[in-house]
Amino acid sequence: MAAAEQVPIPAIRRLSLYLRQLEAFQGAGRQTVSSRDLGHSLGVSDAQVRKDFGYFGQFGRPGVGYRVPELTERVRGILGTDKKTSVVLVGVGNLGRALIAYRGFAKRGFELVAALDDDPGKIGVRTPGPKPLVVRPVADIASVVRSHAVRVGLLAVPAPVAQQVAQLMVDSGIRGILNFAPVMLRLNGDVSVSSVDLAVHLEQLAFQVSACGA
Amino acid sequence: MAAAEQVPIPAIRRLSLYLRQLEAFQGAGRQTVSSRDLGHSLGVSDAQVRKDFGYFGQFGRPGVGYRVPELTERVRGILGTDKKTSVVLVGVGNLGRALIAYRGFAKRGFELVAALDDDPGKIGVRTPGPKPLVVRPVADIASVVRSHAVRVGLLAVPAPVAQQVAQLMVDSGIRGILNFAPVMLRLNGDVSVSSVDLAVHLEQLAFQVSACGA
DNA sequence: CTATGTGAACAGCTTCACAGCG
DNA sequence: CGCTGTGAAGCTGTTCACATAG
Repeated sequence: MAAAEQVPIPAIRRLSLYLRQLEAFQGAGRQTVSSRDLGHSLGVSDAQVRKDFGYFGQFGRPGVGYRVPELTERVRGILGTDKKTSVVLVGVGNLGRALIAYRGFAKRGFELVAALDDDPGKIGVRTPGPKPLVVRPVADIASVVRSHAVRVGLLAVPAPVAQQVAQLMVDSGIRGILNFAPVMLRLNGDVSVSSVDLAVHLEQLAFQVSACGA
Repeated sequence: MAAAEQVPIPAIRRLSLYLRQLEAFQGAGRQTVSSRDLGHSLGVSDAQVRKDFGYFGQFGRPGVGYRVPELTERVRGILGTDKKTSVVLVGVGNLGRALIAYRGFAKRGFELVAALDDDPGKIGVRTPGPKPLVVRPVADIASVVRSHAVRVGLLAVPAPVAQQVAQLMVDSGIRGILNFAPVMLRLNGDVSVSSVDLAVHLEQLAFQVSACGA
């Protein structure tokens, strides 16, 4: 059974990668795949692949491998990609607009249902993108979250206001935040936060490059 | 000494966070800080903070803490943030334009010296941003890298061409790639790759949220 | 008495290696 | 044979605890 198993966080991230690759295989009409092939195409060891699936049950057949359509469906079920997930965006600056226009979200079952900002010059503006949205004031967040049963939000506001806006999101019922502001969020309540800080990534790369060459 | 010490990769990421916080403290006129205070403001344990600095030498004074200005300078030196680092961008789509306009890079010592794309409709277009750039054809990359001594590049092209463009970057002399395309890059040569896949981040959040609530 | 620096204990994730099934 | 599933071993990074310095 899979119920209260202890799943390493990195395994969940890899599950997304497996799914992406499985969809590619399925699109190419492939029927089965071995842990070795799947792992090799993603730079992961075969043992790692089997372990990762092992956290959620038994999907493969010894001597054969994994059936691609079945495994794809099972992984979708685990990640919840089989259902549409509604998300909101707070902060319609440069990054926010790029997020609105990004097609990758819709491909993975995420639907952006609202774009919020408090800049008077932005409110009411119709944004381009897969699904046109009109920018609404941040104060509308509670009603948006309630009416669309939103659980996850994208936070792309300037650093100085990120903490305060994030708490508002949580208070409105959001349970997971993908944070692009370069600050550590301290939030009351049961929330998951995942931060993407572009400058930190760049600094790490720059360090590795110079450490390697030095 | 700090020479051939084995530094955990997560420690380098945290170093960026420490630096950000130290700059905030310095801006507030604070003279010293303890590992406990610095860590607490970032959600890191005090022991972790001391270990991390320990990989690079001894910076603090027992009974007092760390002197903020000195530590800031030392960390800048370690990360190379004290020198300007030139970077190039390949791929001027929605995300690429957001990256051009992003002010966070310049604040951390990174300078975008060129934006490259192969779409004829984009070449020659002047982009807005901190420093206006004219989009150039990707074929120019080798000369750009040579003339500006570029080591690090941002890759924001569509997934199907990412692999090929990445190898071109490496062949042109780039040593570190921040990859936004949702594919695993397999590159010949001594390169560091850091991938940011927004859909993967969202899927992980969605999983955590539903696993928690279920 | 406060706070650093660090070896030692610990935990979590990955790799290994092999039993067992097809 | 080939390949999965999985306990055991190994490794890497984090936490603990204390000697040491101010």
